[in-house]
Amino acid sequence: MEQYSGQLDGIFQALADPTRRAVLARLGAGPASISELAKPFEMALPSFMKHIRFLEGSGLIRTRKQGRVRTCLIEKKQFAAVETWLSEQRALWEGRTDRLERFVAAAQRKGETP
Amino acid sequence: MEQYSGQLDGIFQALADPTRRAVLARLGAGPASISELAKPFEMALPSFMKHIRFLEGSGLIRTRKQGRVRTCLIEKKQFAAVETWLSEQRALWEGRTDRLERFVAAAQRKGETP
DNA sequence: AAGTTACTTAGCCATTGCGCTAAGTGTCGC
DNA sequence: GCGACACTTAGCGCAATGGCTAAGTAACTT
Repeated sequence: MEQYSGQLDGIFQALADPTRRAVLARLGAGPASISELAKPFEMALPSFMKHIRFLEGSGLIRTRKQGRVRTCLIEKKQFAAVETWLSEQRALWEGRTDRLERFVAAAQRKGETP
Repeated sequence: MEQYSGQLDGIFQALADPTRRAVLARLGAGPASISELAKPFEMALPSFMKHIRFLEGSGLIRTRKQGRVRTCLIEKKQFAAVETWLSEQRALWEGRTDRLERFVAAAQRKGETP
């Protein structure tokens, strides 16, 4: 629960970039190699790779290298963190004051998390 | 539809910070003034204000000043953009079977299958 | 063996993000 | 009116982001 907030930092930041969201959308249709993913973007490969590494770091995708090809695939489980956060938030304004106390307390404690 | 993506940039980036998520959580319980919101954080007020402005810029909150007090309230509608994106994403990988078939077929045609 | 392919590494640069302090503005309470 | 209060503006510093090029490595292909 403590790393939950820190994970959300990375996840939301990963989602904050249109290139990365587009990659996720593409990977929703199935795994793909780096160069295949990069093709639609007018970006130098090293720049594109940074996005891939960022996505991987956030846990939203996994990658595996076989031979000279690195294949990326989406990590659906990680999206659950977003949904959880959303429904917590929704629960708050729908009047669940019991959860509110726990949630706000946890959120304030987060200041100590790296 | 194009500003949808641009909006998501701002929304996700706003959500990428724990201070801002905590503010949203607090505002889920009802409107609050800047100083009331700032109280739990060990942050100088101008620093905190930047978070408020960021949240306001992303559309996740609205603020209104009466007298010397600025009151903030959550803009629930904006959260729908996140949900929409999430369900679009989910739709991609859940309606994936037909796309997957095409993907695999194409990969096999090119002899790229591992 | 040599060339092509598919990344990788290692920089550089401009911009943005997130914190700070110091000083300013406009209200309110006495 | 005068001070306290609630922001607000201005500017500084540092780290991270998002782009680039140039050059390197490892795995096929021929």
